[in-house]
Amino acid sequence: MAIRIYNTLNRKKEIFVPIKQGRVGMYVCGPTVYDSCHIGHARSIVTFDVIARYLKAKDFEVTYVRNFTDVDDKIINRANQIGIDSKALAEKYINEFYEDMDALNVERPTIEPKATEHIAQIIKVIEILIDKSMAYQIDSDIFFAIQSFKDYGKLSGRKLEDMEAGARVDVDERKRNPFDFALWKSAKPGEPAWDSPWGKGRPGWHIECSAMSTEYLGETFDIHGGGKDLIFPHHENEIAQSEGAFGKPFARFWIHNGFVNINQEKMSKSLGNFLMIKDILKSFHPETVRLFLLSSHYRSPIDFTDKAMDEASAGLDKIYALFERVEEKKELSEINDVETGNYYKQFCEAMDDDFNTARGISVLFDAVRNINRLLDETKEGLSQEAIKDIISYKSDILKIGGILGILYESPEAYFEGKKSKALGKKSIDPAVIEDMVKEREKARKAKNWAEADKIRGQLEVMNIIIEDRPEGTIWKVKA
RNA sequence: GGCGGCAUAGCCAAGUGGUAAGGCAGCGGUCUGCAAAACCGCUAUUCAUCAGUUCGAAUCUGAUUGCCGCCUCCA
Repeated sequence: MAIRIYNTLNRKKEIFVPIKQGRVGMYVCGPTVYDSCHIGHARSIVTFDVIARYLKAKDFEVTYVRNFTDVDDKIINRANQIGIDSKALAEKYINEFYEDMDALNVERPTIEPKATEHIAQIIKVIEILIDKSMAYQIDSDIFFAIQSFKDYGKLSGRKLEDMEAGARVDVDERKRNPFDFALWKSAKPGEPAWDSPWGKGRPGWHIECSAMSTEYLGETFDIHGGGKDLIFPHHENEIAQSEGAFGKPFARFWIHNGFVNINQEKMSKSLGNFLMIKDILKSFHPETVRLFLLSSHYRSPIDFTDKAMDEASAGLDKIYALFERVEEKKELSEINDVETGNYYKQFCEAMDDDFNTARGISVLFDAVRNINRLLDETKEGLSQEAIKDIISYKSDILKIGGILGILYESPEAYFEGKKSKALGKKSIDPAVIEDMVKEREKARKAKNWAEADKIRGQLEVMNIIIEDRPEGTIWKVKA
């Protein structure tokens, strides 16, 4: 089955054929490390994490490059504000980034280059552009001349004339065209700087991605990704630099993920509604975050709300509850190797269609319902056929989970983790609950239903839900 | 002003020419001491509106309305 990907470059879905058979080179714009990561970063990173996992599952040898922008105006400003070295600031946030990503079960890319460690490559690309008269020097700054690149605007669908009409006035007067952008910025006192043919300075924002993608993936590579907001100017400028310098097509497929809104509002500094990953993880299980992010197609905007998160959480509970149920059946414990089942196949069909995780997740729930049905239907003992089916379905669910990066815990660990998080927030002692459950059990044995229901009512007020199962009573915390 | 996107049940969300997935919520049922969980059934004759193309459209075209994004650092 061929994979079809929506290519921003041509604004349509195209059949994905890599340059080298069986291999994929993918470059994704990583964070500028001047602050904690927010849920928007999480969406982008989880999206491409799943894409990389899926491509690997389809037996592609994936070289996944995701950079760190570790030198930049924002980093310098922030470092100056709090009075520390900009390198130290970048390191602090790189570490924090890894903490967030590990929590979210994001796999490490193949290569994670930093801008500051590729100054030589950056300078080389700038020199080529100057040689080709596509870049020019003013004082000690180097600018890219967009008019020298005839395809400028092809990714974002803009025409130079149109843009000039709407351009802002606060442009650098020295530039030939208001949309020319800096390749190299001369150092001001106190700023991090590197030696260059044009004096001490540092790279502009866009050039690092051109230099580093070429370094690790070549002058032309398969996939370039990032958030929608990067289409213009960042990715447009990357194309101009790379195709200008090397005279070859740059990335062949451009993939852009949509935004995350918070209660229908765009995250913005002025609204102060940036939701940081580390804060969200205080309230929600990491898998809930992933399931929420993947419940919509990656290109659609999504709205982060408590309700949406609760629904994702309920869905996850449903799947883990099924695992728990399956584990309780001894005859299902010998998991032998099973063939790839129909659900996994359906999931792949969804993913082949522009990584449609929303549709893929519906397959997950279909499989869950079918196993539950089989378990419900055969109370007195499972037939060999049912056992075979259940094991196969469950194996499919786990395989799908492996691509979505969820369902990697044991049900016990999952529910225990949820319990302690929820109880911790409400500062309830689990021992108290255990005692109440035991009391209720006593009452039930004595057929003292009034007392049993009274205790259940008290627990419910505490957001504790009771389930009387054949094997005994268990309790859960309401989402 | 320029460019682009979206509008599907109470809510979330797939579906891009062949007669409306899935989840949450709701209702009825099975199970249960009663519940919960799970399962079964029901819940959009209809896909913002209006025209058009077609044997056939949520899916294509045009217009209208509404929402959103980008054009400036931004995932």
